[in-house]
Amino acid sequence: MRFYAEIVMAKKTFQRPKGTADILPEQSVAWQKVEAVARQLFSNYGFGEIRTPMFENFEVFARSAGDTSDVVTKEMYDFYDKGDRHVALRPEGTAGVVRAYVENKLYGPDHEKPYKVFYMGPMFRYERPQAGRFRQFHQIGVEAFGSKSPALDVEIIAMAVNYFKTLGLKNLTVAINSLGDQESRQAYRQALIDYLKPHFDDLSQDSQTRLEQNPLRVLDSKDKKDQEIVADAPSILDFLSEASQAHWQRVQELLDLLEINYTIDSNMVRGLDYYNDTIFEIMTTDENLSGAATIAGGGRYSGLVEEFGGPDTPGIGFAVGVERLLALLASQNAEAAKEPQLDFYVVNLGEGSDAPALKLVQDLRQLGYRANRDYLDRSAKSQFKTANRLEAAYVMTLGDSEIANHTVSLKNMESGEQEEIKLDQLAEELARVTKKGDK
RNA sequence: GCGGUAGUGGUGAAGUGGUUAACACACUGGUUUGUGGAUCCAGCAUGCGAGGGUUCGAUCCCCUUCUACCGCCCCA
Repeated sequence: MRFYAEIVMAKKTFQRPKGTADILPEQSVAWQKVEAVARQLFSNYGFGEIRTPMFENFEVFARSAGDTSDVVTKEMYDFYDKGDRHVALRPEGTAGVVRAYVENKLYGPDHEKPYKVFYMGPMFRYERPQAGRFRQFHQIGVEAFGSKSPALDVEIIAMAVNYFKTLGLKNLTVAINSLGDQESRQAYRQALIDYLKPHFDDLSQDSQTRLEQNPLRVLDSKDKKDQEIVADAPSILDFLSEASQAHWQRVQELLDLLEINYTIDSNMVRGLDYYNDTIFEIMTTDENLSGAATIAGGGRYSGLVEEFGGPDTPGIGFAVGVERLLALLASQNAEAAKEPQLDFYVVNLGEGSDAPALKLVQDLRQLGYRANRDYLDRSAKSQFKTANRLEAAYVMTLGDSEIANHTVSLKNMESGEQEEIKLDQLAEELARVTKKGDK
């Protein structure tokens, strides 16, 4: 006994890994809501759920050597497994889905075009936690393959907007931009460098390095000085190739047709390198969430499927950050979903009441009621207090006399009325009583 | 990877280099032996994130470390 006590005192404590969270029952109610709405709505739009592994071969994410995004270069949770395979926890959903699309030959004739899927689950990024930023976080995302139609771009943006509207969110803005195709981007990139070079010394430290590695990034610098310089920079929209220009125009026309409000932000760039043509973000204007304002982002990508060894196939998708969405929902919705209350609480008194109470709650649950009981042998008063706190509609009391008579005392907690009912007619009696009680 | 702020019980928190770490909420028990939401009474941190150090003595001083929060980078 003594030994044990000492072991307990010296007991090691554990903390969850940095940047992770335990989602407790009170919170998971909201998670389930958000997921359920997505499943329902996305399926209305013809998307089926896909579930891919949470880890992939490292190369799935770090395909092209030219990938400059931090997401793959420095934020990846990668390691060698016992078979010396280089694997990585997924930092985002698209790569795995594209891999699955190609590996399962979903581009084949047996499958609908466009091929539309959605996914939800944890993503991992090794980065410093802060507002709306975690090492394990969750995304709900969609991808659609096999159509270049601007109507698909618009439908997907509309679906995202619809999703947030269904959840009751307000103060959202949709920002769109076009990155053009390869050709457009090449031309623009050079023009931007030519413009920025003379201002090199005035640019922030960060932007100076950005200029070398990924000049487009300079466009959304947060530095004031940078922003002034960028204000007069050439716009990508003036460099779109004919095809990209036509696509871009059509997207806007169709958004107007659906009466979706949007703003064009020609300085918007997205974090992953694979995007081209239409890109978009959905942001909140709530001040207190400014650090994590973007709750969904996505766009078109055309080279990806080919990079994974599939046929030349266009794709488009977006992902919403679930933690950010939930934070926003919480800030806009003061009253959180309450835990469901109870139908019956079983107060059990005395030594012989344990087994009958076990049987009784079990029977009640089998009849479809929400039932709970006391397991701690507490006083009648305490048990009633608990019943009250749990908002039980009725309390059933099981003591020596009830057990002897094969009855149970049933008390309506609202009216205070109490009566004895026979255990062998439990179902009938409850049907009678609860019906009366409800109306 | 860089910068800032913080870390006291289930929760919100006060506090000081020195015998018992305020107060409130919550919780538990009691206020006539089996009946709730009010009142009253009592209990509830061998402990002040962790590990070192300074000191006769540290929750309070110093160092290291961990974690959280915020910002940069980057991103959902």
